[in-house]
Amino acid sequence: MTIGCSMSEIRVRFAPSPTGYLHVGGARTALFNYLFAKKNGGKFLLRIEDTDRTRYHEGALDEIFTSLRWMGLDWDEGPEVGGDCGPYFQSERLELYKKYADELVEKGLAYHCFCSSERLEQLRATQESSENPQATGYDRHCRGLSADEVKAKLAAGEPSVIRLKIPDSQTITFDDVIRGKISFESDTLDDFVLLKTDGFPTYHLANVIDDHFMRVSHVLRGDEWITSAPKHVLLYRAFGWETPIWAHLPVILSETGGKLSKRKGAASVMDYYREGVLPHALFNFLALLGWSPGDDKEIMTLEEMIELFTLDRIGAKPSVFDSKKLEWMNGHYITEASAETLLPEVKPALVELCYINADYDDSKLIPVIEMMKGRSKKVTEIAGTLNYFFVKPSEFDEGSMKKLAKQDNLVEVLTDIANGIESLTDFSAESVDALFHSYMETKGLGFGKVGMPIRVAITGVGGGPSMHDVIAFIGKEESVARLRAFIEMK
RNA sequence: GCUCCGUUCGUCUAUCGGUUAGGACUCAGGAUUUUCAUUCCUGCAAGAGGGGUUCAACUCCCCUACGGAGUACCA
Repeated sequence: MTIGCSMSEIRVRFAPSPTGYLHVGGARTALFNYLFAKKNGGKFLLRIEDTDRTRYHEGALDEIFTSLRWMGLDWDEGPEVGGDCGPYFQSERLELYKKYADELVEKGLAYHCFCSSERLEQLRATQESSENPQATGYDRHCRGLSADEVKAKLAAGEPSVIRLKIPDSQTITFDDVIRGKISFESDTLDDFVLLKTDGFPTYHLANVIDDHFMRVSHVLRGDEWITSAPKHVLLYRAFGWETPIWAHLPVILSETGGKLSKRKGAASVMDYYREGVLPHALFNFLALLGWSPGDDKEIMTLEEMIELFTLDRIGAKPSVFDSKKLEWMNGHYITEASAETLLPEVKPALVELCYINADYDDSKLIPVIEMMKGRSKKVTEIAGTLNYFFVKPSEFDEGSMKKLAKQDNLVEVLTDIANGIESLTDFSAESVDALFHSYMETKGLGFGKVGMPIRVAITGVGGGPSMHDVIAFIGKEESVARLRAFIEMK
């Protein structure tokens, strides 16, 4: 019985504009929308706001789609998946915007403006620089044009925009789920543009029309939109449409203060991917920026977050992006992840570093990742630190070498162990471990005097998984060879 | 300049008038790991300031200060 979208459904949208990469602020907005939709059995739509042809960036769309999908923020309706309320690119809905802009003109609620951009610039300059600076804004120059004048100019082909007539002396009040009632005086608003000279709509017009026809029930967007909200209220009134429920999300600030931006560290979602951050770690971390489940719970599965998510638990204050905490959380999820899920990220990096060939046996790689994942904060770190499993160390940790220099029986210990390993008939992690223990006992030496030199000689570093496991993986011959080479070097 | 929003440990936050203001990250110390990391324990650390309302205010109201956003034919 219903064609298109049903009325009562919870429907939210994420509406990025294809001007560049998806940054974490946008990702957080998308994430809150996603969580809200899933929690309420609603729909999460993706709409592309490509109404500014001058800022369009080739490749931005792909980056946005990839980023969202990488984080698991799959949309129910939108580009590439379709839906009943399309098209989901605003550039493909131009006729709709024009139709409704014209309608407002006919109703006398909007008007054509023929002012040149030069005049507008000059106007703003005088408003800003005069002795007593006043609020800036359009001076309604063309609002008083008669119907005949407008007709003549239009017929003459003069370029024009359509502006909304802002009513005088009205208090515009709307509800924000997060902040409560917010009011603006209409006199502080100017007659803003609805339709540009090139026939494209401005954000204000397009977003109101689309949210209406896409039956968006809740608008969860960044709080930089608060000051535009009264304009949208006026538009909904002009059209006679019901407004959606608004929730303006607090911004994310950088650690150095100010809005998070590209200049202040890696702000794009894909940068975090490249750095070795797990998608769920970013997801979980971002969810906690501005929202809290209400108790002390921080590490959550997607299902838990969906279950616990409610709008009234979103705070109003801007939060600072704490990369240390993200790192901690990422480390937590890496430790928890299975070696199998980490493999696709780690293996290509190892090939890239020339430690292994692309056809290297995965089943041999799994145990190595297993040994290393617990001590890595980033996925990329795993590949970077397990070089010694595959290649002879080319350099030795300075601090560890200094300690070894103080040990006078160093060569003796290493020689004994090399000989010991070589003579093992049942070479395995267990037998190597047993060898270490019996050697320490007979010589009356602690692990620091035995294990440490071996570790440095074989791996080049002062820390890592149990040495007997490392040696078992590397193999008898290679281990002995590395020990002997190290002795030679001394 | 004007408009709007915000303000609990350094950071993310809990508290919806009555608490020794709790947790997490960071940092410091300790235990475990005969290494490192992990893990565990302990510690450091907060209601911007000033007025009200109330028996009682971090919590409600006002002012100030500070921070942020907007002020485009950008979103």
